[in-house]
Amino acid sequence: MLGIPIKFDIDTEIYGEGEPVEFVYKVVSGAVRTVKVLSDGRRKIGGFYFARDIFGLEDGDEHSLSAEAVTASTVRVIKRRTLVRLAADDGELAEELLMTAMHEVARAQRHALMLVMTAQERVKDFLREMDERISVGDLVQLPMWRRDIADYLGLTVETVSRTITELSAASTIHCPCNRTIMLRDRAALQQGTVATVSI
Amino acid sequence: MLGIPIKFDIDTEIYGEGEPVEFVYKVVSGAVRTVKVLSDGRRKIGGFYFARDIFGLEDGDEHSLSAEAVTASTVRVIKRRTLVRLAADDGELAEELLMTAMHEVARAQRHALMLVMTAQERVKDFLREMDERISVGDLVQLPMWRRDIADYLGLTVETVSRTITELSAASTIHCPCNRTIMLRDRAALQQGTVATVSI
DNA sequence: CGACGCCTTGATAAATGTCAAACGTCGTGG
DNA sequence: CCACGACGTTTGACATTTATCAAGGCGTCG
Repeated sequence: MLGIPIKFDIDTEIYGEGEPVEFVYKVVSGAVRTVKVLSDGRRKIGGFYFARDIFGLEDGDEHSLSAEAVTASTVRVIKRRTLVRLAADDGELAEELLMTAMHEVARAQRHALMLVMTAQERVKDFLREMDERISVGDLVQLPMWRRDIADYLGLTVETVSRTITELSAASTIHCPCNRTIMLRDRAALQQGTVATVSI
Repeated sequence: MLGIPIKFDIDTEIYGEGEPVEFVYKVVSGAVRTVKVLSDGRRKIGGFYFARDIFGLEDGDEHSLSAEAVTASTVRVIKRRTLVRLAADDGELAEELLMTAMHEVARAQRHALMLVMTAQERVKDFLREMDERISVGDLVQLPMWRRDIADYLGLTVETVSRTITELSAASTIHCPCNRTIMLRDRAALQQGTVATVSI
């Protein structure tokens, strides 16, 4: 999937909540978050998107969340109408788009599931997700700060911090510095969590 | 979209978590819930589906949640592979499928957003959702019991019950009997909630 | 009509949020 | 190059919300 590459500085808006849905986006490099800010100031992160991830694929006329660059990022942009028109004549592309959308459903549902668990389970699930998506060996280089993690997990930064401290104390992880996490015990990360999907 | 209509009795399983994804489903009549049961017995409802809603549209090889009939229900069933093959040659169908999937993303994200709010906000949001989807005038005939509502909202039945009692006391709603809710003050249902999407 | 299961209500406990302050780190300017 | 300052993080004490445990009332369905 092609499109024009555009660079975004750290913490800049890619599109805003309420803006018309014109484009579909694909991360080339960097990291992107989708954000919703409630009227009373509470902030909720819908998801993180890393290299090769597609975001902004929405059905309504308006974006229901805004998107921001977590770090300096490059993003490919293509008009949604163009993409849909291309897909009308290209069954393979249409299927790929459908798969992308269905994948996003799965992510959102996993996210929703996670939000009803305990603080420690949420943090563990977050670390597992980051392990699956951006780890290099046992090392996870987080692009985002505690506030983003907290708003993604529906917790406060204090609770996230305390939980990470607990996990460090239990030698499940090791944190040489704030945004670097070394996974020491992947088995412990799985503890007390969802029944695995596999039978 | 066609397919074979099948009847399911109340509380029977339509498909199970971990089973291969073979079919896509459309509710003809009744109500369906998707469910995930955690290893420790906690139960989480991913969503409710009513007449004309499509469910079971997943990307993996296995269902990540199971689906059950909330009440006696009739459901149309079509093979996913058949549907995808048809869509490859029919741009309009492909777009419709994509829209369905994107709609589901929006629902799951709204659900996730709701789960970080207070108990009263969650119950209010649930009532608004039911108002949008199955109300007749000011009357909402809930097909599900408190336990389903609680597991959908990530609360206990006790908390749901207490909150409904509060809302009744405040004359926001009126409950002549357990599963019948009359909306008395829609404005109050909107209070203290998400910034509306519209600008 | 009766019994089971659901719903409601109450008392108590546990988890997380809030408020406040100290610590560390990183970037900047002298 | 070093010192300062701002900001993010961690830690602590306390408040608040919701879960848990328990019991009674009531509706619903056989």
